[in-house]
Amino acid sequence: MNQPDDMMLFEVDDFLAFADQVAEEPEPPAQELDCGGIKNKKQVFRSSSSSTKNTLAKVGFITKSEIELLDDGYRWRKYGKKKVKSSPNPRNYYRCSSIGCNVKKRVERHQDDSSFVITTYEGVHNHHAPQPAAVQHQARHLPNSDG
DNA sequence: CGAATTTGACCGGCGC
DNA sequence: GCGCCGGTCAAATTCG
Repeated sequence: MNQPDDMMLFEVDDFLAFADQVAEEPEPPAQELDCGGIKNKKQVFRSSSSSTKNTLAKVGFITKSEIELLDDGYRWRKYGKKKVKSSPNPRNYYRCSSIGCNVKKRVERHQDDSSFVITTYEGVHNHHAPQPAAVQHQARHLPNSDG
């Protein structure tokens, strides 16, 4: 345990609160977010901050899902895939498709429990969610109101 | 046709 | 200076 001061620790519990916000869908991830077992592992992530010159906010989250592309309300475009040593699984790189928004998202599979997905957000959206997950879900069901 | 996706190649920072 | 690892772009392909 020797994390530098310029590093913040985010507990999975924090994610629960975060998920609660995006849990606008009829099927809240809370059901799949069986963090109960994760917490036992004391899974925590670090976020680079403090550094005034670095305004980039990095936040790591762990999610229990079979899919990596979790619709958190933003449009993401995959721009790269790389296999890292840290994990035998490949890592995916996503970027906010929005204009003027250079937020990046990293997605990686767990090495031991492939049932879990590690999502790391880098930066902060300078615009509101263009397409709320909840709306998208409905838009798929509801026909064109235009007629 | 076009945007998003797919996948390889290229480049930069660190260690030796 | 080179090799390794990680991060990003870019061409071809795919899907709507």
